Amino acid sequence: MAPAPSLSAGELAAAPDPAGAATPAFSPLYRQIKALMLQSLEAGEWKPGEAIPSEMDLATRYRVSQGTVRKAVDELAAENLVVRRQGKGTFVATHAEQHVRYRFLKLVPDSGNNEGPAERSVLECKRARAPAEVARALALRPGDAVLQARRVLSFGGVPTILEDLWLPGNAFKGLSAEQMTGFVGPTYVMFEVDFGVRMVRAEEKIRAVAADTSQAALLKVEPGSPLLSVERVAYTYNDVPMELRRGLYRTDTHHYRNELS
Amino acid sequence: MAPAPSLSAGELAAAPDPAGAATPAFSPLYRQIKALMLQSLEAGEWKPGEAIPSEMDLATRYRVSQGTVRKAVDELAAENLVVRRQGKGTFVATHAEQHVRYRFLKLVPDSGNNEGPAERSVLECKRARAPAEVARALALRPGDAVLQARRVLSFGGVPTILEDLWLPGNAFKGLSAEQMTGFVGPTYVMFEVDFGVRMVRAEEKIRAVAADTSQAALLKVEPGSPLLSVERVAYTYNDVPMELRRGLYRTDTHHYRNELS
DNA sequence: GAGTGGTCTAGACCACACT
DNA sequence: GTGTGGTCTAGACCACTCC
Repeated sequence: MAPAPSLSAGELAAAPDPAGAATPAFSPLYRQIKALMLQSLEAGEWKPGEAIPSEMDLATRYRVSQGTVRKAVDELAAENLVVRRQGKGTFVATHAEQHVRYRFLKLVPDSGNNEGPAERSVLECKRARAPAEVARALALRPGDAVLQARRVLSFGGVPTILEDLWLPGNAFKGLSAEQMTGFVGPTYVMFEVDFGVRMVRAEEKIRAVAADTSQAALLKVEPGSPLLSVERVAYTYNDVPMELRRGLYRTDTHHYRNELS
Repeated sequence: MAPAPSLSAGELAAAPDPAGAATPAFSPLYRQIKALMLQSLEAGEWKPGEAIPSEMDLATRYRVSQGTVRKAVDELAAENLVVRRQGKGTFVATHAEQHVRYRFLKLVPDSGNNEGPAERSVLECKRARAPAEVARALALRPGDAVLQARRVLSFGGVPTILEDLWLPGNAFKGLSAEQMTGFVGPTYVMFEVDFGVRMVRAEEKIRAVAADTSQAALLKVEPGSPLLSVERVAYTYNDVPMELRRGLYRTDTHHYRNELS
């Protein structure tokens, strides 16, 4: 499958030409290696938190030089799929690491300092049929089974985030309100531990909206108060959408922090 | 200045130890090269849009191998400071490129498609003294000279963004309302062309706020309507803040789009 | 064809963590 | 000490752009 060690770049297997692709799309060796490694990640051969084989081992396995493996791993690391630790090895990234917990939550207190984990209050967690809009976001068909949950996150006793979650019913069979309440740690860690679903990236659409009466009651603000609406679609490997989450954030003591470059 | 070609990594010049640095901070050769290149960028030896010397030339200049230069350039490219173009060379990044114009503007129409440039209406552009808050953001002293501007951006005739800008008076001497109105292209291109100031990154703090009466009038919405408040500090090379911009975005037909990874 | 960035290899040595 | 990732080199060849 992998080319023999002494092959020159020009003799690489031609990349399979997807139907309708505009250009032949030459694919260098290290990208093919990367794709193979992605398969191993996706298939669960290497699990979150575990070490993957050393660069030398991978070089032997794929019959390429260590430098080529290195480039493949570099890209995986740049995409936060693996984490390198000098002297120790390369590990499958997980949301459980202390340093990057709540990686997808960009809401920070105005005081700037990080704060402890939020207090959670799960209001609802039930099976349902996907409305059209939810189905579209999750690449399901309207009416397919989904899990729907609603919860409030508070910081220092102040309700700050009201969230609605939709999850594909297939992958999250059996998720319960008790599980959401009782699990110690971020939701995305629970997804990894209990369901083997690892979120690797997300897209958010942000708007300013006015709180309706029920939202206002839950967040203890005046009806009509401005809230930040954050609609997030989170993806697992291979750009498969696995969660739709709509958050309403109070931004009187917190703000959404973003870095542009 | 640069080490002789055959030096091994262990003989690198020790990184100058900044006062109070916690750790010795070993600095690999390619980072030293990168720092030298940053100096050339900052000093204007290589100007936005221009090609920098080829990798071979840089390798000769710094007395290192091409591979080491490559790693330095890789990092500069990852930070969007330069752009590589195979077969042509490596170029100093600029906000003028077609592809990345409005790189810092994350507001997109709900329809998803990109739209043409906004119509600008400059309401004000005057010299002023920096209020405490502005001074802090721009690393000035309260009372220092700043330029303050206010403008409205409209898309398809609909006023969508109300922006207040504060710029350090020193670097932007002579900026006029006519200049802001007449310049064809994004503001950040004008900053490069007319003032030699290139913004390389920015930080934003986002909140939901209610429009006051004057803001509502300018954006043609009801007073009290929810608006997205986007407070941006833009930095030039070496993390020097050069612009404070507070935008109010209508999000009834547009949304702020963010990618997390 | 000449010049530029991009890929790949092979080997040496360094920094770091564990034991 | 051993094993891991990290750096550096030198040389070969490929892909792309322009003349």
